[in-house]
Amino acid sequence: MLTTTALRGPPANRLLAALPKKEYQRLLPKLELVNLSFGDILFEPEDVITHVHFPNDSIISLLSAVAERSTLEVGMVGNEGMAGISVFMGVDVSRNQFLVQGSGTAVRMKAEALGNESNHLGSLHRLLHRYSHSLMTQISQSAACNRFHTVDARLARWMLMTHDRVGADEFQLTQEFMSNMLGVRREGVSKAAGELQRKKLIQYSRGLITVLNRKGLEKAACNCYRIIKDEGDSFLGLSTGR
Amino acid sequence: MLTTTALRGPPANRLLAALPKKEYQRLLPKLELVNLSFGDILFEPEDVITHVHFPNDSIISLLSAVAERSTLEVGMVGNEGMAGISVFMGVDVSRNQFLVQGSGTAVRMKAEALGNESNHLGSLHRLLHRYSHSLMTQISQSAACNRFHTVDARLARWMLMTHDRVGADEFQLTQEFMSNMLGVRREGVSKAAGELQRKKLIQYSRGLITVLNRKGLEKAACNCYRIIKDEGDSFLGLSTGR
DNA sequence: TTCCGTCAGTGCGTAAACACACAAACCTGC
DNA sequence: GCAGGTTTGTGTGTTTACGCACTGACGGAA
Repeated sequence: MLTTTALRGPPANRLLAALPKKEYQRLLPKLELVNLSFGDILFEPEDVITHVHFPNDSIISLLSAVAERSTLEVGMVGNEGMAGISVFMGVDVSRNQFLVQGSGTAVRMKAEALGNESNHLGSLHRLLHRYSHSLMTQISQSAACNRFHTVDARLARWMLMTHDRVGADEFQLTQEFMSNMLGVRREGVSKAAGELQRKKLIQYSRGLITVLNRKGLEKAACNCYRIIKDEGDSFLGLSTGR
Repeated sequence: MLTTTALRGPPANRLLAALPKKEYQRLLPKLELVNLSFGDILFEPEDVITHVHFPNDSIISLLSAVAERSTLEVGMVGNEGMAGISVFMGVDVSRNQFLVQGSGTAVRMKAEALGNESNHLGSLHRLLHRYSHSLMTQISQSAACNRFHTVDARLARWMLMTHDRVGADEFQLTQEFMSNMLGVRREGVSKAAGELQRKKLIQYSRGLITVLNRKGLEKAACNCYRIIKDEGDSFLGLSTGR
C-alpha cells in the first residue's frame, strides 16, 4: 500500500478526473492508493466487496464462471472506470471474480463510504439500482451460458424464463423466433425442441408451445436458469437472498 | 391504449408493487397502461427512448445485433422489472432492440418523468450512473461478440482493449491466461495468436506481448471493439457521443 | 376444396472449436 | 550446464453447430 500523499494532483483515473474539483476534494480523504499485482484476485463470487477500485494503470477483469474450468471475461475495467459498481447499486456481494489482469496502481475506497453516498435516495431510486444490478447479473450469466452450454440446455433455460413471465403453461412462439433469441439457426432449435418434446417436457405445434413437465424442463436446463431466477427474485425481496 | 382508471388497485408489475404505497401514489399520475402485441418493436438501436415500460403480463426482450441476421437476446424483462433502465442511468438513446416477446399489458412512463427523478443528484452519482450504463453496454456487446465471432477476431479485440488500458505497447500475458478470458482453450489461443504474429500485427514470446501494428490489429478485430470503445469514451465526455 | 404462406423436420457436406497427447523451446535456479 | 517447470506449437480424431436444400404438415383465405 502506498502513502495517501501520492494522491495529490489530478487523478490518473479518468472517472475520478471527470468529477468537479470540489467533488473530488470531498472524496479525497476516503481514497487510498494501492498496488495491484498481476494475478491478484480481489474478490471471488459470493465474497463481500469491501472496497471499490478506481484503476490508474492497472486493469481489473470481471469474470463469470459456469464451471471449474470454464471462465469468461464479461467486463474489463481500466482507468476509465471503477470495479465494484454493484456496491453503488446497493449490493455488496460479488457475483463475479475480480482478477487483476494488469499490474499497476489503483485508488480504492471503502464500500461503506460509497454506500453512504446513496443514503438519502428515495425508494424508487433504490429499487431501480437493485434492478440494474439484477439485470446486469442476468446479462453476465447468459453471456457465459451462451458461450459454454449446448443449444438444448439454453433452449430449456429460455423457455423456463418465458414460462415464469407469461404465467401460463401455453405460449405462442415459433422456432424461427426462438432462434433469433438464442442466436442459433432455426434448424438447431428444431432439433433441440424436438428432443424436449420427445422427453414429454413440452408439446408444441405451429408456434403454440405447452409446458408439460416443468420440473423436467428445469432438469434439462443448465443451472444458469436458477442463478438468474434467484437473482431476479431476491432483488424484490421475495427470497431470502444470499 | 387503455384508460388510466385501470391502474387503480395494486400494481401487477412487481417492481412497482415493491414501492411503498405513498411512492406509488406519487408516480400514478405519470403512469399509463398500454397494450403490447407480440412482435412489436418498441425501440431500435440508436432510437431515443421516449418511454420506460413496466410489463404486467407482457414480456420485452432486449436484443443485441452484430449483423443483419445475427441477433441475440441479452436480457428478458417481465413483471419483475422495467425496460429502459438506461434512461434511469441518464442515457436516453437505446443500444438494443426492444422487442415484445409476449403480448400483454404494461405500464409506461415518459422518459423525462423518470429522468426528473434524478435531477438533484450529485456529480459522482450521475457519473456512476453513466458508467453503469457503459459497463452494461460493454457486457452486452461482448456477449454477442463471444457468441458470433471467431476466436481470431475476439483475441484481436481483447488485445486492443488491453492495449488501451495499459498505455504501453508491451504487456505480460500468457496464452493460458487469455484462454480463460476469452473462454476458449489454450490451443485455440495459440492458433489465433500465431496467426496475428504471422501477419506482423503482434510479436510475443513466453508471455510478453508486443503490439507492432495497432491499425492492423483493429482491422483484424470485429467492430465490437469500436462499439465498446466509443461507448467507454463517450460516457466520460471525451468524444462527441452519438 | 384448393391454394398458398407459414411452420417444422431432415439429410448432407463443411467449419470451428473441442479433448487429448505430445514435443519443442525457453527460462530460472542450482 | 543441467534439471525442472513454464510456455508454446502441432497433430489426430470428435463434437457441435452451421449453411443449404428440400420435404412435409398445417391452417386460413379465396
